[in-house]
Amino acid sequence: MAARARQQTENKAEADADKTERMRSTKVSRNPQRTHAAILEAATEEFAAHGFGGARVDAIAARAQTNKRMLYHYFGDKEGLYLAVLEATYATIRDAEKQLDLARRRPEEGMRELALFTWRHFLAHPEFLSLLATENLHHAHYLQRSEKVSVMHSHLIDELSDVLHRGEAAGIFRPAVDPISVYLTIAALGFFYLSNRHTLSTIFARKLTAPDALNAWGEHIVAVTLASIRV
Amino acid sequence: MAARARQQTENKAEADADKTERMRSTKVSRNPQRTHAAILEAATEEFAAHGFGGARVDAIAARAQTNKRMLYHYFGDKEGLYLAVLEATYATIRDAEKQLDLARRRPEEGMRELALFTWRHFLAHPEFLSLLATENLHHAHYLQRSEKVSVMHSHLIDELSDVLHRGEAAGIFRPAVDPISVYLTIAALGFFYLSNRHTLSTIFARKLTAPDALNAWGEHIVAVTLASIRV
DNA sequence: CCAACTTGTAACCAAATAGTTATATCATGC
DNA sequence: GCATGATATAACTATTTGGTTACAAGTTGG
Repeated sequence: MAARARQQTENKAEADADKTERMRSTKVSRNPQRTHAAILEAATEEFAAHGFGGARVDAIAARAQTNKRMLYHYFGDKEGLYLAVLEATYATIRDAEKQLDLARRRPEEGMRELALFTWRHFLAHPEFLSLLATENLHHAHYLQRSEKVSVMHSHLIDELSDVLHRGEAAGIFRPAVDPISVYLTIAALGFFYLSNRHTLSTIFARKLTAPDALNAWGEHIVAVTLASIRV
Repeated sequence: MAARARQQTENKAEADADKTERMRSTKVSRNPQRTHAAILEAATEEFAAHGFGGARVDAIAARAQTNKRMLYHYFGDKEGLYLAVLEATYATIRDAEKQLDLARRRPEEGMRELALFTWRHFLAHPEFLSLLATENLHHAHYLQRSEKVSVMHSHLIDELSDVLHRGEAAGIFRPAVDPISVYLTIAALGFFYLSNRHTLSTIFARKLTAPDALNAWGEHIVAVTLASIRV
């Protein structure tokens, strides 16, 4: 989410600056949206890097080039900030998933598309994986508080169900395959490989993050997923 | 590891107490092995529950029913204690893996055995999964310092290679299957399901940890693994 | 243009935290 | 049987931490 958030923030900040300058041509020495977004982005990095307990509020304020007063002003306390980070990160995922439109693809192509989409998404958002690991350490304590995240992946599961049914009708996928199991399988293969890459490469002495290795694992996910649902 | 460590500790403690009482029949008010093991067990729980940054040294000392002086006496500092926990936890895994003897099993049975073993092992050792997640958050910083953990899974990979070769020779497995990819597949399916169960069940509103669901997922791992390597 | 409100800074505080010291007690080799 | 080192306790300290307060300065509606 970091890159995207920064992009949006800067765009908004520039727009605000332009408007203000057109009106009175003063130096922009305050900019609430920018400060808010800068804190959120800094917090995302800090929480992803150190976990909830390891994250330092002072460090977040410093990284956002503001101070703690603003942080507490916008987000209440450390937990509120953490929850805001979680929700913003999930929102990014949800937005990205909307890009998927598998309805017109042939079943096997659709499954390939879905698996590679998930894999590339994990690759592009390492902070999402880290936050997920941290949140699970805390038994999803904070995520459960959020009303916004409840019906999160329904779009994805709907699209997946459709693909599976069409594959079944065409006689190439087994009948009554559970879409959630299929999704968990795809997510598991991508998540584990990336989130555990450091301990895995320490143990196996293998460069898991070389570009070739990453592409190969993406194809591996596709192959395993298809093999597991074909008749 | 917790249960096993506690068991060993208590056995040793009892043996020591017996010996001491036979010799002079004094109350046992000091017992280095027990203290050492109690600290290690308490630290395992604390680090697994809160991560490195979230773990509290005072809490560990209190949980071990000793005090910080002893903790620093035996383990140097917080990082030394964390490293000791990591090494002890990996040692438990390594010991368990030695129970595996797949050499005489038919290939498909061997694969099933290996997958279920890994799954049951993860189920029995949730603290291992949490510590792994924490360690990866820190880019395996501490694990890399340990010389002891380098050639960790070699036994497992050797056994797996043998099973794959025999399956290939029998014409039921595809040729030149990469054993590490197969192991990663098995581990990924188990690890992700368990370590992310809290966020997953929040999102999907499904009880992932019901006994039936757990058994079903174990069979799912077996089925997916076999489907991915069969000719 | 000014009163009310928002955004910002920096100094401050109480509690928590990792790590230490002083000191006492147990065990044991000589 | 006692000198010595290992094991234990609890009080202590310096620093860090999350969170607050006093106050300054920018912004805006009337």
